[in-house]
Amino acid sequence: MGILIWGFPKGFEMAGQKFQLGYLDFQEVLKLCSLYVIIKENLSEFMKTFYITTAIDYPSSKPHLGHAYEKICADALARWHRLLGEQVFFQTGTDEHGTKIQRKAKEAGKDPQNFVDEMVVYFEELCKKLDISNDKFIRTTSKEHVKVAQEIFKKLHDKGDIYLGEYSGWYCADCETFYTEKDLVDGNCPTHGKKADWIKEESYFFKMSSYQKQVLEHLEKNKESVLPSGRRKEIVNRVKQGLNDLSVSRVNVNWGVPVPINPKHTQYVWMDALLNYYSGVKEKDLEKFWPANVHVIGKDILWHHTAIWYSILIAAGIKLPKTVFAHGFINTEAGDKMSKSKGTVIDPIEIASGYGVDAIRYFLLREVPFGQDGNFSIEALKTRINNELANELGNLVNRTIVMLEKYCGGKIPKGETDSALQKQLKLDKIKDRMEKLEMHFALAEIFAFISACNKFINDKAPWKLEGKEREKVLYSLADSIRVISILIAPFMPGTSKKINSQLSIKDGKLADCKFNLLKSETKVERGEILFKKTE
RNA sequence: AGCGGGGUAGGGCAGCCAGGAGUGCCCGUCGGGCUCAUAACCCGAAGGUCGGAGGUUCAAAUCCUCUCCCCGCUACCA
Repeated sequence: MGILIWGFPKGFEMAGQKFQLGYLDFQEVLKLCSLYVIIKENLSEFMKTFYITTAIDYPSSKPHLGHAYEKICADALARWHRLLGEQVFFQTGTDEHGTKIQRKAKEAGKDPQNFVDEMVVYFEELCKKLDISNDKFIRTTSKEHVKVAQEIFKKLHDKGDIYLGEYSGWYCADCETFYTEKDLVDGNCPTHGKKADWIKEESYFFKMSSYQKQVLEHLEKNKESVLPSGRRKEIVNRVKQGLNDLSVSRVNVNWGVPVPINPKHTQYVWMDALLNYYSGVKEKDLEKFWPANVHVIGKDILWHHTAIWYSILIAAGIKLPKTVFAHGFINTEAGDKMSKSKGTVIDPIEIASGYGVDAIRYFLLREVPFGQDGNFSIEALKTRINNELANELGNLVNRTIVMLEKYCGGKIPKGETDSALQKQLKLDKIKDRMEKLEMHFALAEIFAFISACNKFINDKAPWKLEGKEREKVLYSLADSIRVISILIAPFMPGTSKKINSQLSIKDGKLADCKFNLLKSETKVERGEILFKKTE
C-alpha cells in the first residue's frame, strides 16, 4: 500500500524529513501523518493573534519614567507572544487633544498642531531609545483616527445613546476651562486666582447609565477582564455604585475632534482617546486583531478603561477587549510620588543612556511586581546591574565563551547537555508566569537557571577535566546559554542579540527552548562584555 | 469619612487570594571553597515573638474580628 505524492518532481523535505517522488511505504505514511499534526499545531499558533496596547500618552510635557515603564512592560509582553509564534500587533501612541494642550500651545505661542507635532517627537524618540517594538504609533490627530472617532459618535447618536443636554460647573473665563469644586482655591481659579463662575452650557451626553448592568455582568463573569484580580473587585464595587450619563462634548474647547452632527462641539477627550485602540486596527488586514487581548494602562485610569470604554463598546456593538491590565506607579526611593516641584522626576532617556537600555528594562521588569507600585533608585539599579546582570548573566556568558576558546579552539564541541542541568530549567513555570502576566516572577525563574549554570561550572570544574568529559560540560553550558538568550529576549532584546552573535546563532523561538539543538562546530567568538559594572 | 495598598532578620522584598515546621530572594556582615571568568563564581553561618490583641483550626505570616502606624485614591480633570 502506498500514497502517490504529486507535484514534487524531486521529492521534498519537511521538518527535516525527506520524501522521494513515488509511492510511500507504510513507515513514510506514518511520518506524513505525524508531520500533519505538527503542521496543524504550528498553524494554529501562527493563526493566533495577539493585540496589545499601551495607554496613549498626553504630550503636554516630555515623557518621564512612568511613560517608559508602561511601554517597557507592554513591549516585553508583545515580544513574548512573538516568541510563542503568534501574530502580534502592538500599538502605542499619543492623545493629542484637549484643553491642556490648547493652553500649553498658547503659552508657547504655537498653534496646537505644531505644538503636538514637536512634542510627539519626544515620545517616538523614547520608543526608539527603549527598544520598544511597537507595530504602530497612533496619534489621535491623525485623519484615520478622527474619522473612526466621529463614526462611533454618530453611531451612538443615531442609536439614541447620545442626547443633547446641559453641562454645568465652575468656569474660569481666562483659562476657558471648567474646574471641579476641589480644584478651586477659595472659589478662585487655581491658575489665575480670579473668581470662577458657575455656568451652564450645552453638551452632548452619553447614556452610560443604561449600560451599568451589562458592564457589571461582564466584569463579574470574566475573571480576566481586569487584572490584577484585586483591581477587578475594586472596579466592580464602583460600578455597583452606579454609572451616570457622561458629558461627551464641549463647546468651549475647540482643539478636539469636531462632533460630526454639530461642529460647534468637540468630542470630550476620553470619547476621543479611548477609541484609538479600535481605530488603530480599523483598516484592512488589521481588523482580525480586534478585540484587543490586553490594554496595559496605569491604575489611575482603570475607571475610564472599564466603565466608560466598556459602555461605549457595548453601545456601539463592538466586542470587548479581553483584559485590561492596570500596572502600578514608579515612585521615588522613599516611596513618594515623583514630582516636578520636588525635582524627583527621573528622565528615562538619561537613565537609558547612562546605564544601558537593557539594564533599565530589566530593572523595572524585575524589581517591580507587575501590577504593583515600585520604587526606583539609582542605588537599587546599580545593585541589580552589578550582581544579576554583570556577575551572574554577563560573567556566565563570558567565562563559558572564554573556556570554549581556550579548550575547544573556539568551536562548539560535540556533546549532549547534562540531564541534571536540563532539569534546572523550569520552562513550564516560566510560561505559566508569563501567561499570568507575572513578569517579575518569570524573570526570577529565568535567573534561577542562570544561577544553576554558574553552580554547574563550579561543581564540574571543567578546567580540571579533559577530552570528552570537558567537552560535554562546555557543550551543556553553550547550549544552556542559547536557551537563556531566547528566554531573556523579550526583556533584554539587545543582550539576547549580543549573546546570539557570540554563539553565531540566529534568534530563536520559544519552541527552540529545548536542549541539544546547538550544532557542534559552530564558531564561537568572544564579544564585548555584556554588562559593565558601575561603581 | 469612604475605598484601596502596605507594616516579614541591619536594609530592601517575595510568600498571603486557594492555611501545613519562618519557606525564599537581593544587598550588607562573618567564615570556607574554587581559580574558567567582569576582584567574578560556589558553599556555609549569624540574624526575625511575620505591626499589636483576640478568634477559627490538629495547624495561621496566610482566614475572621478589633486595634495602632505609613501611603495612595475619591471619578465624569488631563
